[in-house]
Amino acid sequence: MSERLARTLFALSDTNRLNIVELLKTGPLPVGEIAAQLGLNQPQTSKHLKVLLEADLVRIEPAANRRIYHLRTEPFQGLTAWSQSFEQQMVSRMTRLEGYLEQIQDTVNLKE
Amino acid sequence: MSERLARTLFALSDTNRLNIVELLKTGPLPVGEIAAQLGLNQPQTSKHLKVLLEADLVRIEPAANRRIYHLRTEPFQGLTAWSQSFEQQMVSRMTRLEGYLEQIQDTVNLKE
DNA sequence: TTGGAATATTCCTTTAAGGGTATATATAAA
DNA sequence: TTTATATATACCCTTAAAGGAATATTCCAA
Repeated sequence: MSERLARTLFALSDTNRLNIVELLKTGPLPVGEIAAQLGLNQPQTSKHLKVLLEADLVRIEPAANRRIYHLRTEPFQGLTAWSQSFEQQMVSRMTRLEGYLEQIQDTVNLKE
Repeated sequence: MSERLARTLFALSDTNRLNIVELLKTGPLPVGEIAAQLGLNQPQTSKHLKVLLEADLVRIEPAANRRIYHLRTEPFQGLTAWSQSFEQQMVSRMTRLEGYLEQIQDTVNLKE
């Protein structure tokens, strides 16, 4: 059910991967560049990228010797939609509560 | 830097906690209710709620014997903003790329 | 003040994540 | 075909997360 979303969120829940994602936001980069700019060593960088890849957060564009990692937009759209659904849902609950309170208030006024 | 966000994302990256959050979206609930509705046993429910609490995703409203857990809205607003910043940033990169391609195209046309 | 219900915490065990180092793989260039 | 560069994978180690069961804590009611 929420399996897929959990995977996406997990992929983003590590500081290093979060930094990678922020870096890729500025544009696609090969592994070596990512490692260099973030001060990570290459194997961990590859491993983190694999996690991001399996969560569909990035895609690979092979270029000769290197593999250019691109950020994908879809997961973020999905994340935005999900996150927004909370704000909306909760606001609407709030609205209903307000309506209820007004009702109470009217009742009180009648009794006065 | 991204420490706080990572914590938020981590708290949400577990299926059970995700289910708890989805459940609380429909309204505040005490621990026992959450456990019952999701088929979790009480100790794990409390533990998961603690993780959510430490990530500021929920707040507690004590009521007699029980502790009612409420979803907080702020973290979701922050998450939405963060997630949206990716879509925007990436769209604008796309736009710049399109501009560049048009430029190239013009040059090609001139040469023909 | 004792008992009971709701919740939190502790202890234990198993599993998975993350880092480091070394090695395998692939691609381009000599 | 060898060599070099870029990247992925394997192996090892340490730590932390998650579940289960038992216990402690808190608060209300009798």
